[in-house]
Amino acid sequence: MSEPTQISTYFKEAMTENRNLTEKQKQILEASLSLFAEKGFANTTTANIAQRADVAEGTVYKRYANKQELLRAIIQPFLAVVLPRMATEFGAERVNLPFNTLRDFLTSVVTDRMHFVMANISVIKVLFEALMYNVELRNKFKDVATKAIGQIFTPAVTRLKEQHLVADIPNDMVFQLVISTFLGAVYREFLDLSPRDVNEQITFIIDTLDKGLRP
Amino acid sequence: MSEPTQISTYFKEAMTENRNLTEKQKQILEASLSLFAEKGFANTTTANIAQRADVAEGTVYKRYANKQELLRAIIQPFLAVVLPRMATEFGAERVNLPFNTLRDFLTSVVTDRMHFVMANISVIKVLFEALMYNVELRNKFKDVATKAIGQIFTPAVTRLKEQHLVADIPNDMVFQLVISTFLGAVYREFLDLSPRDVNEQITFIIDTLDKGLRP
Amino acid sequence: MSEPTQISTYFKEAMTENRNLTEKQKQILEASLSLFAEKGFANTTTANIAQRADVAEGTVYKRYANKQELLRAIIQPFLAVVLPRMATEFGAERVNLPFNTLRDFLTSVVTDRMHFVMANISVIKVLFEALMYNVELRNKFKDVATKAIGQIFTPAVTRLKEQHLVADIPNDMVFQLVISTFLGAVYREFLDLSPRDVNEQITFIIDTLDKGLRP
Amino acid sequence: MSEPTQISTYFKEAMTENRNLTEKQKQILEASLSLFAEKGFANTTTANIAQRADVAEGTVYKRYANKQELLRAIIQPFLAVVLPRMATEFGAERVNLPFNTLRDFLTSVVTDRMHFVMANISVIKVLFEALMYNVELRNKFKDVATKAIGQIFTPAVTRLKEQHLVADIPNDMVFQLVISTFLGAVYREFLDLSPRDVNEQITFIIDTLDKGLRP
DNA sequence: GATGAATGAGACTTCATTCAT
DNA sequence: AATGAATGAAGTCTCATTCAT
Repeated sequence: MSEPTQISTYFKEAMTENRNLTEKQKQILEASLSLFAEKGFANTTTANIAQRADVAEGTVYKRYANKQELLRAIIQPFLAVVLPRMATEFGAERVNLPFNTLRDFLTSVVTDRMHFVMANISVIKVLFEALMYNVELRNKFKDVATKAIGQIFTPAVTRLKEQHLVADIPNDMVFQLVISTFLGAVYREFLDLSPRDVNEQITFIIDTLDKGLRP
Repeated sequence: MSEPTQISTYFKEAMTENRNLTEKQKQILEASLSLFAEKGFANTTTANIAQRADVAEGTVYKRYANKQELLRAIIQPFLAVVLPRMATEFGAERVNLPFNTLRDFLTSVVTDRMHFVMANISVIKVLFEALMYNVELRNKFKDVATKAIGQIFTPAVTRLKEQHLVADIPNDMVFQLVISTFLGAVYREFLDLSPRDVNEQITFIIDTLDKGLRP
Repeated sequence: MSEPTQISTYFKEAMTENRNLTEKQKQILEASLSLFAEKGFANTTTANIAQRADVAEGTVYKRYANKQELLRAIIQPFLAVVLPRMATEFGAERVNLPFNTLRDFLTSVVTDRMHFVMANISVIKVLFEALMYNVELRNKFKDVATKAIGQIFTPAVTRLKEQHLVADIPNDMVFQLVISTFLGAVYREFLDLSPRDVNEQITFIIDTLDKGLRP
Repeated sequence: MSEPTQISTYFKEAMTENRNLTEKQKQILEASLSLFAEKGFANTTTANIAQRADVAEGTVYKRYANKQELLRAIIQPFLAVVLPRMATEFGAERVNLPFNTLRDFLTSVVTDRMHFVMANISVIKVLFEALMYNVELRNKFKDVATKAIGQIFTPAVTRLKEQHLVADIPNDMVFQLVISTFLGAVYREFLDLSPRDVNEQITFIIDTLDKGLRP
């Protein structure tokens, strides 16, 4: 496994490429992202953002009509660019390879995604809070996630089933069961429970999924 | 399995027994709980609460010094009364029974807790939001959870291991792996993904955990 | 002619009767009215209003959702209550009397309305500014005015025509020509041109209209 | 009578001749004029102006130190150039002719000015709003108007009186009574009341003033 | 205890104006 | 001369909290 994929790296790239954002506008986005992650959206004031971005408060509103819009500007590239792109790269590099065993598959997938999740917990928090009380955004996320799963994960699992490497469990349940293990790790990290090295966690998760999903 | 255990039922009972709350104060707590679940703490105004509780705004402040205190009044019985009591009852009724197979154990545990979780998703949301950006509360929760796990779950798993019904996985990881499956179900429900009957989910989860955790 | 009818008197009465406005809310309406008249709506801040009303700024928003709404709260009773009521009283006392000559009619109408207009110039200003760039309000005003004219003015003029005391000019033009004379007086007052006593103006206006409208 | 005299035509000419305005600056003035007329001064932002003028926001400030100055730049040629010039031309062409009857005089004056007013209602709006809450400007306007009246209108009326074609009414009242009829027409147009063709209005106005002002 | 009008601190937002390019 | 991003003062508005009744 190479170094973990930082969402924020993708994020900054997405910013650089995409829109003609001025330097200050980028500072604003980054300041917002970090503050939302630290304190939550509602507990972050535009004054906080302006200060951390080293910018006048009015500048925040030059491009972003309001605070809500600023959140959208952070979430939207996740959904529209970052997540799909990561899914694609992840698919090519980690999933749609010719695996000979379920364990190989799981080793590739779980290792990569676990490190990804761990490296981006604070960003995931922002996304989560945003989804929590916003139906519109939740639906958007659902769309993107469903699409990514359908294109990357499902084909790989289907192939494994054809090779009789995975039990006859519906694809959506296989996905749910795998995702569950990531959520469990996030939960542990989040609550800051008794420490357990990520690589150890990965080993146990792979072991368990390997046995559990086998035919 | 009887009807799912509603946190809110415990909650109301806890209110009734415990403190000498007036009728109005109960209304306030219930209104707060439902509003926080629907809109989130930050998006709920004290005016909202007063209105739904059918009470004057000032009345809210008669017993609860401030909005934060009101949240605490909702969360605290969860942590101090509801969760421990549920753990105990759950332990007595569902876990610390003489299971002959891992599957029997999982059937008991997963079935019960899955229905519990599904029946209380909105309440879990409030707790989650409260924990999200509040270290103090998070630590409190950690304490309670660790204690409950230590008293109920760990002994049961240890016994299963002694019976060679569970693989040699550290207890904390067993717990994590089981909890993960609940989180996966919550995640599915929360995002309102392709519907899959809870009982079906339970079956697949039990199957997978059974195989996965077996020695 | 008795003392001139003050819109603001009607206004205060309307406030007292109508809604259950608290004392402070009345102060807010009165402060707003006077400030809007003095400085215009756009040049009046909510801080100005709060200060003159001797009230906290938040109090302004307790009943009036926003500044625009506050303007509406001032204008609306004019249109819905004050103007119609004045029209009715005016009609009964000044218009729908058995006039034997056009001059009698004009004397009654012009005298009364001229004093009314002069006594309420500042209030008329607010109404005017409000109508100026607000189509919705303008339509509402049109409705009310049209109705009042139809019920009070038109019957009176029709009767005068039947008595052959007024030339064969369409009713709408008769009204326009009479109203014009008030507007001319307002214009003079407003520009603060060479002073000319109101009663003198009234005399010349009556003379001119009498000759001009005669058959 | 030829096509109605458009203030905006005078306005553009005044701009062209007078100052060495660049093309962009003319665009700014025109954009401001149209926006002020549509939405009012206070409701028009410099961003609005820049956009409609197809110019950068900073450009607006190259020649006009501030927004107020921009309004002044629009009003001032009215007062200093447009109105006097119109008065002069109007005087030469329409008033200071050897009229044989009051009706001839009124026909000339009312017809011309009514069409002028109707053709420029939106521009008149801007002037009016500007005068409404600006004492300084109001005084300036008073000066100009008084002068124009004194030089053009008064001599004509005085001559008519000498010919015994006008009743013995003070000149200021004659002017007021004539102006009133224009204001009445503006009022009707502004409120968008029941439509009545301008030429018909003119006929009734002339008839009434003819009879009303006759000795 | 309960009420709900009143408060005011502080958040969000606007926009005329400046200034480096 | 022109640009347009940036500014920040000032305005609008929200809402947790207080308090007289």
